[in-house]
Amino acid sequence: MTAQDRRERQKEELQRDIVATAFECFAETGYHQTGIADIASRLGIGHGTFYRYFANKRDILDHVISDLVGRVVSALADENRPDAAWTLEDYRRQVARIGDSLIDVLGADTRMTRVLLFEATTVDAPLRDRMFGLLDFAREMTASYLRHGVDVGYLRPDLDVRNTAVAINGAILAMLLEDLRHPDGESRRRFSEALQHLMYVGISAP
Amino acid sequence: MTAQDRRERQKEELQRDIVATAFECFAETGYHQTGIADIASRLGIGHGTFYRYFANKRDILDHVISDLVGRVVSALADENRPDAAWTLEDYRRQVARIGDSLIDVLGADTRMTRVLLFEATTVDAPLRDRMFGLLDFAREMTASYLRHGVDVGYLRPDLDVRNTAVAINGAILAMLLEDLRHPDGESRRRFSEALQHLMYVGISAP
Amino acid sequence: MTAQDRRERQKEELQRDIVATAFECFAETGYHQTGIADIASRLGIGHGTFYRYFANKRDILDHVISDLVGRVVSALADENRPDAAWTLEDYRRQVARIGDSLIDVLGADTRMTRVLLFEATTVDAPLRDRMFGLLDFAREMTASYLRHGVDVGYLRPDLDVRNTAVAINGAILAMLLEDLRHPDGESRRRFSEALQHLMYVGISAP
Amino acid sequence: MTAQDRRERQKEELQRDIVATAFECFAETGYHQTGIADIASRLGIGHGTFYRYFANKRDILDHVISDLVGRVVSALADENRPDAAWTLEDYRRQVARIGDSLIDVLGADTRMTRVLLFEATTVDAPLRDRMFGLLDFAREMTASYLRHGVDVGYLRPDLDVRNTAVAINGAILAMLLEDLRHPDGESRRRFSEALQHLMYVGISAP
DNA sequence: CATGAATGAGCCTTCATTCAT
DNA sequence: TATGAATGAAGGCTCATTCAT
Repeated sequence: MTAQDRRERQKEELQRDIVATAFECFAETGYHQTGIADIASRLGIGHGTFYRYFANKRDILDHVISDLVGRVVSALADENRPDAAWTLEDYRRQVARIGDSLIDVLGADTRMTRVLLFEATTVDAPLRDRMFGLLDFAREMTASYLRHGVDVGYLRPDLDVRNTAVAINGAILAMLLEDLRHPDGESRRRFSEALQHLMYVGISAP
Repeated sequence: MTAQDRRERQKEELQRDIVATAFECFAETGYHQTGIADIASRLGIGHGTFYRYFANKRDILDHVISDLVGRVVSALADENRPDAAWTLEDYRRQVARIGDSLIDVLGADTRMTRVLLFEATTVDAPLRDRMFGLLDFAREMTASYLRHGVDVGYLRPDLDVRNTAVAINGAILAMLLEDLRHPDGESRRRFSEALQHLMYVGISAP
Repeated sequence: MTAQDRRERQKEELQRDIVATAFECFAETGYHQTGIADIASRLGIGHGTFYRYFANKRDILDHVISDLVGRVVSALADENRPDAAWTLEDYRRQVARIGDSLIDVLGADTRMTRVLLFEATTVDAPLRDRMFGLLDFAREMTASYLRHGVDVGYLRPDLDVRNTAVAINGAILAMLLEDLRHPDGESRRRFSEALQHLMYVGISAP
Repeated sequence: MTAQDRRERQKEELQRDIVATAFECFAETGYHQTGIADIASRLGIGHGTFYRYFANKRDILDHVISDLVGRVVSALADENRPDAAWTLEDYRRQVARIGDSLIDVLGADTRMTRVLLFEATTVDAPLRDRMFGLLDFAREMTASYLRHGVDVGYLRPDLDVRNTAVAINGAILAMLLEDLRHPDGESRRRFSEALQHLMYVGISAP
């Protein structure tokens, strides 16, 4: 039994390693430019072994994506209390926390953004739809936060919740794209402040 | 002469047709999944003919991208007066006009967004850089508008011009992404309003 | 009629030009590596025009070869009196004259050797056979000279006419191959002397 | 270990088989007319397999040539004692032995001559130079034998060593060319004698 | 179970040849 | 008659996938 367990664990470990290595390859070289042999040789295993763990090249991509999505979701889950804020001040802190979490996860490894945003959208319709579903999900999350704020009263009653959510998420997305090219923690912090100013103060002169 | 001219014109026309068809294929099927034969047969020409007009598969992508970029740029160029606004009211109208132009161009054909944003970023480092350069350019454009507003005085003197530009462009980008999935003119109009509210009023309750 | 004639003459002239240019291309680039378009563009004609003068790529090669063979044969024809020599002295002069003629023709333009020897032997069996037929012919020519010498009495009565002819021709061939790489008139003259020594004196010390 | 070894041996064997089959194809059909698929299918392997053993079509040619050159060189190496002859009689026997070796190797399989002389000279400048280098090498070998004979005194002191070497090698070359068309052991023996007569006696009547 | 040798579908690209102008 | 645009057969090469060891 213990031997069985150990074997089981090793199998899972290798599976995770393959996912991790595939992620690296996809991020650095691109999904289409990466061969199964590239992944296997980087990991030091025979490329036949790959097929004992994943059905085909497309399959590993699904796993990589799921892994990335899981990481992002679990990072956000810690702060995930859509109705926790009862004052604007609470809300600001909450938004800041969420933003920081995102930055911690995606900003720490720009390759995640690249794979999620670019590679995963270029392979086929199902995966593209899945990625777009994530965008929808993010929009709904943000929108639910906003809606709560409107309901409670610390946000404008006439707020177009949906489209404002799109705008806010888009801003964050743009920051991650910036980060892709010029990764810089300080820059991310300043962006966060600028976005908050935009949200709470607007850009007009007083 | 006239015969010569006609010949010349037909050549240019075919070249344009190939670019257009390649664009369609890349948008619908993806660059990597599209074969030269696909483009040629959709256009009803022999695939050898393709190579009379473009050096290789990569070459046509460059032309497609240049074409798209040209269309976007020329659409924006009409409104391109970075220092035309002297009051917040002027600026709002200007921003709205620019937004409408973008929507007219990119929103009219969501395939453009797809190719520019996804396909073009997945092929090559050079092309990816070129696309990111466009993002930089857009950011600088937006930033220069904002900077002008700050200088003139109708925008907040402490505005973080760069990061606010990133945020605004990101919001627009997100709208285009939304549009990719749920193309809807009315929706675009509402988003435009929501973004303007965000920019000039913020989200806080009064 | 005169107009007709002139046209006829122009046609022949262009045909000759094409043969000449094809020869250049084949010699410099090789038959297989040369495209019809290469020949045409070097000559400044449309490559469609080519097919008005020659049936196909293979056809032009035949003409090029025939042209080269003709040049060699006509160069030799001047000296071509297989029974003119009645003394060893006569024979030596005759052989020297023939050798000089060969050198004048083939040595003057090493590209001829290249095309005749290498390109023409690599295309197909018929042409290869034709080239080998030339070798046979050369051997028979040389042999007939030798046989005449034996009959007349100034050459060894036990001379193996055929094989000696092979050997002598081979020596000349080797010289042409040398010349291919290190073209040098002086070198050719010295080789000619060395061969004559070999033929009439042998290599042994007295 | 044994399994590993067997695997290794099979790989090497297949590699040799591919070289051998490629040689056959090149000799029979010509390098340019031979496709990778031809080699593979004649050998009964998939054409993808070919690329597991050789980088590209050009690569296999190099291996074929190297193999042929190796066979010739090793055949000559056995008799390769450039200073072993101290009398004309020794020298004659030595030359005869070397000639026999050459005939054994090249005469046994006329395809070798064809590939070395014709195919290999038509592909590339580098390969052509390599082949010509072999001719130079052969000339130097022959010349060194002759020079030794001159030094020792059994060959004419005024012998033009270099050009005589060229002539002798050319004679041998011509014999191989003859053999290409009319392979015949008896004929080769007679040629050998005729060449020796030419070398030691000359052609003149006494 | 791990391996990597074998496979062939598939794709890009070239170029000889045709034919409408 | 000269032209060059169009064509598609042909061939080199890659790589995801299979399977015997």
